[in-house]
Amino acid sequence: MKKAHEILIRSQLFGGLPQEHITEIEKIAVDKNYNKGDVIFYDGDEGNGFYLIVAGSVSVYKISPDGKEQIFHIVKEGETIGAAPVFSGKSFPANARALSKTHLLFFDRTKFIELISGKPDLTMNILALLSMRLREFTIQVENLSLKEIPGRLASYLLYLSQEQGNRDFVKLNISKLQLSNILGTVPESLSRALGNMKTRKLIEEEGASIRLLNRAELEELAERGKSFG
Amino acid sequence: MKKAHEILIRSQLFGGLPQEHITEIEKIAVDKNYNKGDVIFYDGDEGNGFYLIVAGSVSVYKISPDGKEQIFHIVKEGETIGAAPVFSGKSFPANARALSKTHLLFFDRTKFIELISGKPDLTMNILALLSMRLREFTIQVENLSLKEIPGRLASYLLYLSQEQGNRDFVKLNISKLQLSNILGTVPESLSRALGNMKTRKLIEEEGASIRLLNRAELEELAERGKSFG
DNA sequence: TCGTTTTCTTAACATAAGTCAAGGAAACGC
DNA sequence: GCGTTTCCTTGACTTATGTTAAGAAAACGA
Repeated sequence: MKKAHEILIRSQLFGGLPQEHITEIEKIAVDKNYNKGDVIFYDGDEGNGFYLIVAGSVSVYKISPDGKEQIFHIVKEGETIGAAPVFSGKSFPANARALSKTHLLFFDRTKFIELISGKPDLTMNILALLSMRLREFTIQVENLSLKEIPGRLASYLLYLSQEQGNRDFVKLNISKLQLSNILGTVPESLSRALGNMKTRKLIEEEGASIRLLNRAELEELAERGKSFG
Repeated sequence: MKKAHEILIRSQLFGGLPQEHITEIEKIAVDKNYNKGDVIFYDGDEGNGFYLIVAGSVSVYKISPDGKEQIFHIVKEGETIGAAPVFSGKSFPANARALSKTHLLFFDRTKFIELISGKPDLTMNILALLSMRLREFTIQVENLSLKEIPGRLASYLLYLSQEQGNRDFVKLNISKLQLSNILGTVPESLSRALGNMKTRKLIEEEGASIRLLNRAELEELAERGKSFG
């Protein structure tokens, strides 16, 4: 399919590879389609391969016994899910669920490992990918442990802004329930944090978007982590 | 040096490699020695190489503006620190500090990348290493977000027990301040959680070790995460 | 368009855990 | 061995955030 090819050659994982490698890669890729809410894999499932997202988005998350959800990552076009278990040889450490109609390419573990041998540039791409993911986890742990919810929210808004070209008008793209699950909290607390920011004129809500009114103070809040120091 | 060689060939990173590769690896390794408390690198430093621990132990951690410390990982003999930035090309995302007199081998980024090209078995070792680290981070995020302190403590004690051959008598090896920083809390709260477990006859403290008296309940506490469900 | 369902917000309340303070225990250096 | 420093514990207090409940707003489907 046309779109899958475009996404694939632009992905972090496969970007910059010579045409003959791309052709080989596409030969072992298998199309998979999911509807909103469909589970792609469960925590504990055998990690027999990984997925590249062609269209749609996927939430990688874990649920506590009492039902609270922590989202590790919202994965979008061109990004991968389940890559780590391919190399650690372990099961998936979390669940993955489609957030919308989603088109994936599945890569079988054995075939993929066979394929990468003798392709140092592809291997370096994988190393870079895993390293970046490690870096993101470092930030997530830091946020959960060292910042209170307003600080985490400020960090996330600034991150979103950066992702969207440093504009002051950022689109959320996800529900507030999901956002609260990314931040490691509940919708009520998120709502309060947002309300507080609005009162303090740090932000303005406009539909599903948020306008950053005072970037300096948001940055300080994100940096400080706590309301009072 | 004798010991460095022994550790190196048994490490996850270099274990199982042919002798000629080991020789090459040892050629680019540089000895570094640190005393207790010495900083090995700071958050933000350029990631110009990584370290393999030959003797001693190192804390990888981050500090909030108000001084609270979150330990990401206590790294011991045969393990590595700072590997991810070598491949992501970014700076170190945290600080590293020697917890005791520590002997390290330093591997220069450029030399190491040169060295791995054409060594698929070494590359696979690195992929496995990064993947395992990712898995550990998943658990850490889950613990911080979905479990309260007694649940995190129970998880950690069970993890320690497993690491020490599933014995009921586990050695802490680190100070309680450090333990509290691993669990994402403060010494006072840790002290209370331990006191509570002792009252409930789940554990017994004997010097710097802890005896697990009721594994079943500890496991339930770790699983449930919260005191009341 | 209307009614139903889901999502979001607000308020009152409960509680886990951080903070502050002080004393005791252990480790360390001389 | 003794004094000093660091580490650990305990208690009283504060606070951030989770919980419960209810209503408002928005999204959805017929």
